[in-house]
Amino acid sequence: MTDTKTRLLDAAEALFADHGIAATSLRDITTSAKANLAAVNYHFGGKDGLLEAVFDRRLRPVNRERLALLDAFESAAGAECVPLEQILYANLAPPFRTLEEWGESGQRFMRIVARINADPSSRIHEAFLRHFDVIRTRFLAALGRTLPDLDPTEVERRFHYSLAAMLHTFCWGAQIDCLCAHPSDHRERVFTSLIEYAVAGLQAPRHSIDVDEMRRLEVEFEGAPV
Amino acid sequence: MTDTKTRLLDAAEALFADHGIAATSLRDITTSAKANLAAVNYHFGGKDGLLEAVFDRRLRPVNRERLALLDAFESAAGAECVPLEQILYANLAPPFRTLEEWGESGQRFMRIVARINADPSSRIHEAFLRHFDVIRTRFLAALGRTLPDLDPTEVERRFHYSLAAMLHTFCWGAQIDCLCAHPSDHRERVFTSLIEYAVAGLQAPRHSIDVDEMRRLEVEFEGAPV
DNA sequence: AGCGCATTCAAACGATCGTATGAATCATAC
DNA sequence: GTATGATTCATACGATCGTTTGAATGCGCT
Repeated sequence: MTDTKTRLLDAAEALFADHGIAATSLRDITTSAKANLAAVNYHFGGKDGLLEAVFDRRLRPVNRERLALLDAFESAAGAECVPLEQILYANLAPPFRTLEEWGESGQRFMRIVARINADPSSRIHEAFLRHFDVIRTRFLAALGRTLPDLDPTEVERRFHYSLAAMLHTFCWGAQIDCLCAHPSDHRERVFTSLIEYAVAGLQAPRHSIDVDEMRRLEVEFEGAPV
Repeated sequence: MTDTKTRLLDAAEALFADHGIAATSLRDITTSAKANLAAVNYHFGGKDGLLEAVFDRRLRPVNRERLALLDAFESAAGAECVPLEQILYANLAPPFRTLEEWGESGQRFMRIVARINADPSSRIHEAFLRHFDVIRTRFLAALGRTLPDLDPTEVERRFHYSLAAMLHTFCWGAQIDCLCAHPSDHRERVFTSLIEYAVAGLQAPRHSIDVDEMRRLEVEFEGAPV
């Protein structure tokens, strides 16, 4: 039998991912982990501590690898700026690798990340964001260097769009893919698909669309026969 | 004093958005709405009924407008396919208009939508998805017509990416923008930014990136001096 | 064997939750 | 004015929650 501490972490990870954090009680967790109810408070100081430990365990190596990849690409680029696709690769590859290496457990974990991300009111949310502070600034800086003509506000927006696409995929990928009847290599496909989409989105030309024209079109056809 | 029913809806909307659904008790809601605790069960049959009513009230007109816009653009296009930017405009403009018309309340509501979307385990989630059934199929069909060379699986993925960027913006837009010190017209800018990004992402060329090459580069610089 | 420390255990605590109940209050029509 | 139906009210119920407690247990060390 494995350590009680890791049994608790595993059980919490699975239950948090499947039923949500608020909906999972300590009793659910300790029962699933075949541990005593008080074990959570003994080992982690409470539910919040357990939750923090759950995503500390997996997030720390993922983010370390992200920075290492970015470092590698930057030193490979030398004085040049890092190509967009490499920046996105450095951001996406580590969590995808986690998905493969940890299997079912990794997928569950990524769903927790997406959950916490969408719930800014969680008490854990501050600690959660702190994991991404360095990541954010480093990747924003790299993007800014590669997209010097785009003003930093827009760079940041598009970076967030790309993150959102990734998180959404982690949260919904399973459902989407079961609808589409995928072959076994679907993870590689999705990975490539995400990078292609984000690269194109990040370097989208500005002022390429005319919103006012569509507003005119909209008014023109208002009340047309349904 | 307004109707008790709408007072409850308003209070629930605000509290659900600010503190989360699970973290908001009926007592919080009825206190904020200056109504009796039992009023929720009387008018809505319970907490779930209240939540469903909360997003029914705003989601129904938004989605109706989405379909109306798509209809208008399709009849304007005649036999041609609808331009990508128009499809995205039809999808994005209604919720953005809601954001303006309902003010603070609209922003809160959109945050609830993002929340529910990220929480597939919610009891309400099925009912929530049903709101988007027609939207999804109609917009996927339009996208497929405009992007005939892209296989439907990829169209669906990219559509989801675009939705994710939009939802993420609704959930985090306030925080992101307060970081960037925006002028008053920032909503229009974000709206345009989202469409530009998504249009570019949706028509990204396939096989435009070489993942294997980056893997080689990664291995080459593995363990380089940190 | 016996000590010391880490861990596990059963049981309980106080708080809060969603829901139900039956009486009180209001509005409206006759 | 009073009967009727809709609404509001104070209150209570049973369940579940996170946390705490103090005793019991396991276990390496001298």
